[in-house]
Amino acid sequence: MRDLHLDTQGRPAAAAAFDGITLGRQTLRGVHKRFEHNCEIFGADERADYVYRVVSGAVRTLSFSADGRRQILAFHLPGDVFGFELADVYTYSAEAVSDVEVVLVARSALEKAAANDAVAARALLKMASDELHQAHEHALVLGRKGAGERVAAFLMAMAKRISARREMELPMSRADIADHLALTIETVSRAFTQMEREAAIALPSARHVVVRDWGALESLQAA
Amino acid sequence: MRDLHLDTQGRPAAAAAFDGITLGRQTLRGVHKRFEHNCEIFGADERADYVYRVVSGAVRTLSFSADGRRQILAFHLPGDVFGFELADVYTYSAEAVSDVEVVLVARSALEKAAANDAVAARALLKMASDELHQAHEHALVLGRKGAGERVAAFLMAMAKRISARREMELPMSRADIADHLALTIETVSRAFTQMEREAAIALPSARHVVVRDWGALESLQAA
DNA sequence: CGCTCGATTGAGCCGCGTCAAAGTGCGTGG
DNA sequence: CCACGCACTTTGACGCGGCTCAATCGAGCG
Repeated sequence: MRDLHLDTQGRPAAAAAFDGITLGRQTLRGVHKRFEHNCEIFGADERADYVYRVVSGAVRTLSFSADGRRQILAFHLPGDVFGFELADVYTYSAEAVSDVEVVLVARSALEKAAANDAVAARALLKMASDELHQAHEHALVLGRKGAGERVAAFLMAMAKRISARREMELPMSRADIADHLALTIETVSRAFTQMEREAAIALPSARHVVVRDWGALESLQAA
Repeated sequence: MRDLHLDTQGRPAAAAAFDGITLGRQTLRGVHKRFEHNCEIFGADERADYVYRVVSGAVRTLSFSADGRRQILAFHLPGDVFGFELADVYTYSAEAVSDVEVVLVARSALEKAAANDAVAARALLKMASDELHQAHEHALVLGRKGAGERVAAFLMAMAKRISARREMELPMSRADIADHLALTIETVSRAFTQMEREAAIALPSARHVVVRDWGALESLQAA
C-alpha cells in the first residue's frame, strides 16, 4: 500500500478549504487528481483506501440495481466530501459529472487522526451523520413526492448550493437528474417546460436556469 | 385499542446483551422503559438527550411531510439502536409498533465514552455508517422497484432479521408496511395475496407469514 | 351478539413510463 | 465558413401500474 506522506497542519479551515480534508482543528493534506467528464473515480466493491473531496467540477455517487438501471445517490459539489466508508470496500461508485479536480486522502490517515484526537473523531462522526440525514431526505422525496414536486425540490436544493439562488448553470444532464429523482428523462424535461410555462423559472439554455419566482417553486415543491 | 398481547416472540431474557448500549469493549448500562403500542417514544425537534435500544417488541422511526403523510424510515427490532443523533434535536420521531421495552442511555455518556476511548468512537461511527448504508438501500428500493418487488424485498429482509427464515409473525400492520415502502394499504394487501396465489408464501393469518418458496421470493424481488 | 378496526377485493381513473419522432447545440472535417 | 454528425433535449401519442373510492369480510372485545 502506497504511503502518501500526508502531513497535518493546524491552519484556519477557510484557507485549507481545497487542499485536503479538515477534521476539527487539523487538516489532512492530500494529493490532487483530475478526471474527465464521465470517468469513473472509483467503483463499487473496490478497496476503499481513499476519501475524496471535490475541488472543482461535480461528482455523482451511484449504484446499480440487478437489471442495470442506475440510481444516483447524491451529487457532490466543490468542498463536498465523498467516498467515506467504514467497510473495506466502497458500497457505491463515483463518477465525474463534468471535468473535475479532486483531492484524496488515505483512509488510514483519517482513522489514525480520529484515534488520536477526539475532536477529529467527532468531525468524522458529523460527516457520517450529515450524509445520513441527506439520505433520509432523499428517501422522503422519492417516497412522497410526484414528478413535478421532485424536480422543483431538486432545483431549489441546487440553487441553494450552487449560487446566490437566482441563476445557475447545472453541471448535470437531464439523464443524471432523472436517475437521481427516479424518473425518466422525458418526465424531467416535461417538468422543466411546465415550470417555465408557469413562469417559475426561465431556461436560456437547457442547463442554464434562472429562478424567476421562488415562491412559486416552493409551492410546487410542497408534497 | 387495549392490550393486544403482541408478544411476538417469547424471548428468554437473554441478559446482558439488552441491558445497555455496547461500544467496543465497554457497555454503557441504561434505564429500562416501556411504551404501549402506538405511543410516541420521542418526537422530531425534541432535544436529543437519549439514545435508545430495543429490548423487546418493535419500534418505527418516521417523519412527516408537509401534507401530513408519513414516511417510515426504518423498523427497529430487539437489539437495534435508534435515536442516535449528532444534532441537538431529533430529526425524526420514534413510535412503538407493538408494546415495547427499550433501554435508554444519555447521549452525553456516549460522547464522553467516545472522547476517552478510540474503540468506542469507532463503534459509534460504525453505527452511523450502517444506518447510512441502510438508508441508501431504502432509497434504491423506493426509486427502482415496483410494488410487488418492494413487498417481496421487505418480506425477505424481515425474514432474515426476525426468524429462521421460514416462518414469522410481523409486528407491524399493513399501513406501517405501506408507509415504509411508499405504497398504499390496498397495494400492499394485493401484493401479499398475489404472492400467496403464486405459492411463494402462505398466510395463516394476516400477520403470520410462512415462506414456502424462497427462490420465488427472490425472483419476485429482483428489480 | 354486535361493534370496531384492520384487511381484502373490486371498479375506474390518472400520472408517469414507453415508444417514436423532431428539434437544438456543438465539435469536426471538408 | 458551411455541412455534417452526434449527443442531448423536447414534444407527442398511448398503455399500464398503482392510487382513489367504495363495499365486504373477518377477528377481537365489550
